[in-house]
Amino acid sequence: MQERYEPAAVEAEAQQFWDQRRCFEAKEDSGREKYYCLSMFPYPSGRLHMGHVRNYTIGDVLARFMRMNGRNVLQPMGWDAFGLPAENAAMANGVPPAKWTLDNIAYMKGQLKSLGFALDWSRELATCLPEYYRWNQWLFLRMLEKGIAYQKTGVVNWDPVDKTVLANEQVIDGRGWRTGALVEKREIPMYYLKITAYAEDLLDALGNMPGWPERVRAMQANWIGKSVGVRLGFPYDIAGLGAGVLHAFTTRVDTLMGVTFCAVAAEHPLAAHAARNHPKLAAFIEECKRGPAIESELATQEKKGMPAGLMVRHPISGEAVPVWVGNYVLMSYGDGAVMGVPAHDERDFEFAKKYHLPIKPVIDLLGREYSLQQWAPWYAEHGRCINSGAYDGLEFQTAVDSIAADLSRLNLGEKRTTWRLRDWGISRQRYWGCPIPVIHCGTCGTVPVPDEQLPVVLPVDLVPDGSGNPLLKDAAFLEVPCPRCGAAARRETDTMDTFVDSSWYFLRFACPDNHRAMLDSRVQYWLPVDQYIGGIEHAILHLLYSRFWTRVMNELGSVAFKEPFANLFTQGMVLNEVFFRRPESGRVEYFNPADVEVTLDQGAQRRVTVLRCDGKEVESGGVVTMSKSKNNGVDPQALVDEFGADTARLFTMFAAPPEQTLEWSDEGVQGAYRFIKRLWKAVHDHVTQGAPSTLDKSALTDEQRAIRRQAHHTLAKITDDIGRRRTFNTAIAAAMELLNALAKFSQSSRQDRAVMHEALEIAVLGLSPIIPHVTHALWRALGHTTALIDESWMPVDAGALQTSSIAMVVQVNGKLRGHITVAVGADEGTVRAAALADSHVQKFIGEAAIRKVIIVPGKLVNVVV
RNA sequence: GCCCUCGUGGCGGAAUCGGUAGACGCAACGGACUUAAAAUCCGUUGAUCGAAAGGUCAUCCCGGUUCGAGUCCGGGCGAGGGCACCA
Repeated sequence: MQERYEPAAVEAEAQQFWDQRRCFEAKEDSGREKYYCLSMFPYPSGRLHMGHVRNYTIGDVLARFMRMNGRNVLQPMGWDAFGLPAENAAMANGVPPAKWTLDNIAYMKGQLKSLGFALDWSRELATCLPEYYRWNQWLFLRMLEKGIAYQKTGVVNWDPVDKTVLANEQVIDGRGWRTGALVEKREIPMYYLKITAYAEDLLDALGNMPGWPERVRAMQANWIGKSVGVRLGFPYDIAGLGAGVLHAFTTRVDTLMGVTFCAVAAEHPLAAHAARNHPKLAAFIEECKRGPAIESELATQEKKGMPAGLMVRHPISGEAVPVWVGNYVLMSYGDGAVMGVPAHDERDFEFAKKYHLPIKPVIDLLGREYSLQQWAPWYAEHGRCINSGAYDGLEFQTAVDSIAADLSRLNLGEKRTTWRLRDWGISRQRYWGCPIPVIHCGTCGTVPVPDEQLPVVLPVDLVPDGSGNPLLKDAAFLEVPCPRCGAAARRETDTMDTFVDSSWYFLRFACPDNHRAMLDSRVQYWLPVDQYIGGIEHAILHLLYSRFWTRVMNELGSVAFKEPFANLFTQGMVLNEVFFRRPESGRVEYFNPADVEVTLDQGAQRRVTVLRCDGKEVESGGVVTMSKSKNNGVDPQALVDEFGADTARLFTMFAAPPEQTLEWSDEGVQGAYRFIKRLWKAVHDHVTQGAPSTLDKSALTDEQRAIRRQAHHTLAKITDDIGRRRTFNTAIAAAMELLNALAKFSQSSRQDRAVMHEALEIAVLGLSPIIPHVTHALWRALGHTTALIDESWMPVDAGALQTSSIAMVVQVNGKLRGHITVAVGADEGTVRAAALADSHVQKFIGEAAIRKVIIVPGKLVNVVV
């Protein structure tokens, strides 16, 4: 065995070994229990980032651990290959998105291989290839047939200069990112998937998903947003519009008698009608439409409104109620109108104060004093009706029931459940995506592409130039005969949201080579995914869409289950310090931490941060998420090149628990590297002394027994930490402790060497899921002729853990006062006597009478005086 | 605004079911080896009082439950994340 640890050679050797034996190619085997371990597939942006390294290392540790515990493990990898960045790169470099994407995939695949992940590359897939996305199209057609996919108009951001639709991220302060033109909103026809039809089931099932983190389930439940309430009507008879009813939804119909106005969204038909002869209102409506579409901005913006000059009638009292147009009313939720009860809704209160609308309290809470001057949180709580005529004195539920019944009798309302969840708009006016398989014919209208004409192949040689979807100028793609009448027709140029691609890729990994069907029976063996691992940022959309998609496929009979991911693990973000300079004029300039020299002033009192190239000082902006915009990313490749994949893996697993944020630290990487070197040296020093003799468990000294106990305790802890707790950082810490103990263990006898040998095997095997390359080499060095990857996880020797005596602590009134050693299994009387006999304990008891003695077996004694 | 998560030494973090607070690592300091440096190895390291034994204080703040609270409950303060065309 070589004395020096050389990661490059060790890792190349191990990777070659696994590759040649095809160790990680998974085969269906009904006789073995499967384990489908999946990390979220990457977008091929060009290079791996530290978030990928973290994500895939977590998955790899679990996959390797489960493999050694006898499971038939599938760990596949693919590429989420459609998307906007490829178009941006194409515009910047004049390269077609297809070439850019495939080049990136080739490079990143090499990076993944160099990190030594136990991936089954025979199942690799990329969503931008027709063999994959044709099944998007196929299933979309099935959804069209079933009415799950349908067409309606939707609002998009329109850049009037580039004449193109912009993504939200391409709109900066209301202007197009390239042209700087004021962005307009446009209504265009789009395809939607009816996810709302599954809202109830998607919500209910969350209650029975113990393998998902509580917070993710809470986020999804919130997103689905079930509200139980009443949809009620305010009748009107308006000149030029005639008689009608303004519908509004409320969860607080018990406050109905407190209504002093109604507010409608800018896009509401009543608003449009009122604006006809009212230029100021029309201008205000335009202003609202230009306003934020994002909920967070909508919720924080100043509430503005304008009277529409129209009146509706209160459904119960018949009183006239003024209609306002409000910028805080969402057309997309409910009916785009709300009843205004300023006394009991904070937003309405703010609105009423601003525009001097009457506030009428109608709920009483234990006689608390209502002040019209200022809002108090209790105003919104449930209470007893007052100032409400026939409903006075009723509690919340009876008031709701009674008012709903009256509204129903008047034909002006009914109980209704509303959802925050909206149907999923999947049309994107972009080139680099999966074509939506429909054809527009002048006579037949919109015609689905027949199955036998699938896939609708996206041309791969176009280069977008920012002036809209290049498919619109591609005659070869565009011009097509109508499948129904044969006349000249036009192919749809919209492509699908990339979330469609990622909503079912985990199913396709079971059968990526099937060119005749989307899925086959192998899905039944591998699915559902046993462990899914990914960033918390996907907690809502991707995971919800995948659950929806799986339900649709379940209905179509393609899969036998409804939930695709049995267990979900959400890893934390990777953070790093950010450095910048703020020039007197111009924008803040960020510097990569790799280019910044950090030194400590005398006595480590002050940190000095200077840019290497010019030696001048830069400011530190604290520790934040690694991102391109802050230029604080660390290139994993540089790390692998300098220290090896094992160090990169060890550092990311050790520096923080996997679910929490991870702070980058150059020194921490050094520490990880140092530990691997120590492990290497420990094995080297041991094996150079020759083969050890066999261990005689019956003839151990106390010291030998202590080492064995610690070794097996470490094994038990690593097994539990990886297998159950998923705290890889503490598993590594335990292994470090063992190595520290072994360094102090002086060896003189043959038996010493046998104990050492066993302990080193435990350390090497226990760490192998985390640092597989170096342990592969060390296992051989320890005399094994078989490969570590094929080894079974080692069982803990219960006998090694046994002790004859045990240390306990003694407290007096909950404060630590002494230590005692008692025999294992000593009865309470003995333990009590030993505790009270301790001289230091006696000092603190003094003359006081003992009121109680609490004994926690094997742990502590608390004497209460 | 709404929802979620988290506040422990100089720093990252540990304490798994309410039971010894600070494991493990980093940094720092002292020492060994070396012509020297790097690497490596050994030791010290929450604060404070004390010569020492040992005491006292200490897990963001205030209050509660308990023999016992970093952990549970209530209130406050602070930080981070998510919020439908980025993936």
